[in-house]
Amino acid sequence: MNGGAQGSWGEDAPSSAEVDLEVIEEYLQEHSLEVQPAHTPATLPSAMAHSSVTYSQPNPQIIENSWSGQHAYEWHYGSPSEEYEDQGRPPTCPSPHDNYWDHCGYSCETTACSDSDSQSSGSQYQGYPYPPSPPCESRSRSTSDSLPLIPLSGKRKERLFQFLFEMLQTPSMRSCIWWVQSTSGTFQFSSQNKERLAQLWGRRKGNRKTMTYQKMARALRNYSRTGEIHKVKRKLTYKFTERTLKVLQGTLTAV
DNA sequence: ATTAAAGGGAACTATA
DNA sequence: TTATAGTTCCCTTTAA
Repeated sequence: MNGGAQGSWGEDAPSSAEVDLEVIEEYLQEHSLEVQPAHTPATLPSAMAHSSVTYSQPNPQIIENSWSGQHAYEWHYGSPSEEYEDQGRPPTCPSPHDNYWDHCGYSCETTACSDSDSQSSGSQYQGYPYPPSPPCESRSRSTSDSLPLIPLSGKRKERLFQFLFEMLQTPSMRSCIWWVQSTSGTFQFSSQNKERLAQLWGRRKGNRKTMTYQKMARALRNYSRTGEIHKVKRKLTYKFTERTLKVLQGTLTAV
């Protein structure tokens, strides 16, 4: 139905067939244990290592703080004037190699790198006629209080944007979510697998009912008020605000 | 006209 | 008890 519909910009990249939620969940659970306390680079190993993961850090502002810090939010504004030079790697086929979940059986290769939906083969990401980058008009609302972070006295529940960021660092999840332009924090959901990602989120949160993209998107919409993530005028595309991105990246580099 | 996606109000829940 | 951070429902709007 939708499929090629969006040929305009390769909306659905990897058509992961069956992303086994169970397995993914297991993985996430195991790792969340490590990831929580300190996002050590070791946690997202090959993910970053393999160049396949276009994880480019504009300027790894080592923020001395992980999510478990106290006030991880001493954001400073400093927009790396974004230029959408992109690399928004068309989430084409995630080479089954950079899939560091291989060991646990999960792999989205069902998606067979043949994924035809990469139709325009990435080119669409280059022209990426990015909308007049909504001047992330950071509302007057003191940016610092918009992200009340982790007074942490043990274990703070993971936030949705953290989860999404983590998924974005996970090669195996590229069939569900991918960077359109990591440097600017712009990412996109797969119209075919967005529900899977949502379910994963719901499970991780331990919700009673099944999480759906619609519900998850509702939470995402709240972020535009609080300033963590903004909607981009592109289907299923969102963008972390600069400060959120910095903190998020800080959790990876710091340590 | 149909449909997927977006948007948002409002009540509700879980947790700190 | 209160605030936060969603979650769940449901309805409207927009765009393709």
